[in-house]
Amino acid sequence: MPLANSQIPGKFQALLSDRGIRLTGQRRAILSVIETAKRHLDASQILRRARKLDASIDRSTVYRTLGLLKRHGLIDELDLMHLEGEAHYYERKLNRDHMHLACLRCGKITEFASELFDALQRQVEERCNYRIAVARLEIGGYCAQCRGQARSVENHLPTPARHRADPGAEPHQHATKRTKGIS
Amino acid sequence: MPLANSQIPGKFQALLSDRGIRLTGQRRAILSVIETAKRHLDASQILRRARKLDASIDRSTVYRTLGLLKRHGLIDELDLMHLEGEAHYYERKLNRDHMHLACLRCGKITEFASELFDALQRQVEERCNYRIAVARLEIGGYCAQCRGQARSVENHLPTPARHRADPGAEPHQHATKRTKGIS
DNA sequence: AGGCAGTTGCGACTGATTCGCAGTTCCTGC
DNA sequence: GCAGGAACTGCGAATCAGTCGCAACTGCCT
Ligand SMILES: [Mn+2]
Ligand SMILES: [Mn+2]
Ligand SMILES: [Zn+2]
Ligand SMILES: [Zn+2]
Repeated sequence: MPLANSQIPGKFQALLSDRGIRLTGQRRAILSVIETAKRHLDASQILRRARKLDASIDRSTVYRTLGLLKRHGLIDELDLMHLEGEAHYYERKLNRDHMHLACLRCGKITEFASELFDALQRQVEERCNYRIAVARLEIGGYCAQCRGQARSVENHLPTPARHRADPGAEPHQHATKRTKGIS
Repeated sequence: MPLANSQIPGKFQALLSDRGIRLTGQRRAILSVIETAKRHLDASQILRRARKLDASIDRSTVYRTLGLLKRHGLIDELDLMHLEGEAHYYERKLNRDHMHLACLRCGKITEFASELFDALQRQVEERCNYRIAVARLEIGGYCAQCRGQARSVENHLPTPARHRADPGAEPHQHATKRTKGIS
């Protein structure tokens, strides 16, 4: 869920076949899930959504496809500070790099692009004589709202945000029992 | 393994007890391992080394202690691009933040501190109205050495594509042959 | 249309990290 | 010093995330 998601639907697929990569139904489904996601999804969420398009998709296919897209630099993999669990999150990579801020208290994710970030990357390429393929800047901290008041000055300790829900997932799922992991 | 590791040995421990955290033999061992590490270690490597100091240490204690140190902002957790496996790496956090470059081909890790990076963080705090607790900038790319020659300009793939399509890829590795798994 | 390299679903598997619990230990206050 | 209780630990079992080998299948080039 990049900052500004204005893409011709299906263009994502074209990027693959242009590279001589076989375009299967499963891949199309996964691509479309990633392309249209409004927030960062992890593998199990991608699987769940992709299955709505092609019920037979297996988790290995999701992982294999994510690996493929990663290797080709078409998606980025994120930790988002591992606020809950150790899963990784994915997002389509567009022209402009952006960083991710995760509020250690409320779990909100904020995206931010900056000229300075671009400049820093150029500096690294030059000063370290490196050719950058992927740059991940992830920040953990406290958003203005959470910093509001009512917090002893000392307590900087992250209170892991133990509340996240996939709005568009498992429509008939009892609130008490969240299904985690990948089936 | 921070850029310049010039620390009074044992000072790390003091930081903990000052915060009213109980100082146990196991924690002392783990702290000393982290404090004296010359490179980034993952949990299983920390365990193995800590056991040389206190043979009874268990892996849960390592994880619990890493969690503690993380929460108190005394160590940073890194992915190092997950070049091999999904383990996380740890390093003592010192005054100055630095970024990590991982060569996708040879696996070499390079550290780099930059004024621009500091400035970027200040910009984020101001523009996003955020209070940063931890900032992780990890870069994947190709070092000068690996970029030497014999690589078509287009090829961003971590592992060279053999034919037209994508025959899968495995992380490159030379010079480092670590034993994996914990306990 | 035919063929086969590249893909997929399965199921079993590994590696990384977590948890409950019963026994142990650090640290504070006497 | 010394007792008491909260904090910490080892253990074993569990969970979670991601991987792998293999036989069946299919996109895509000719
Ligand atoms: Mn994003
Ligand atoms: Mn990670
Ligand atoms: Zn917040
Ligand atoms: Zn290299």
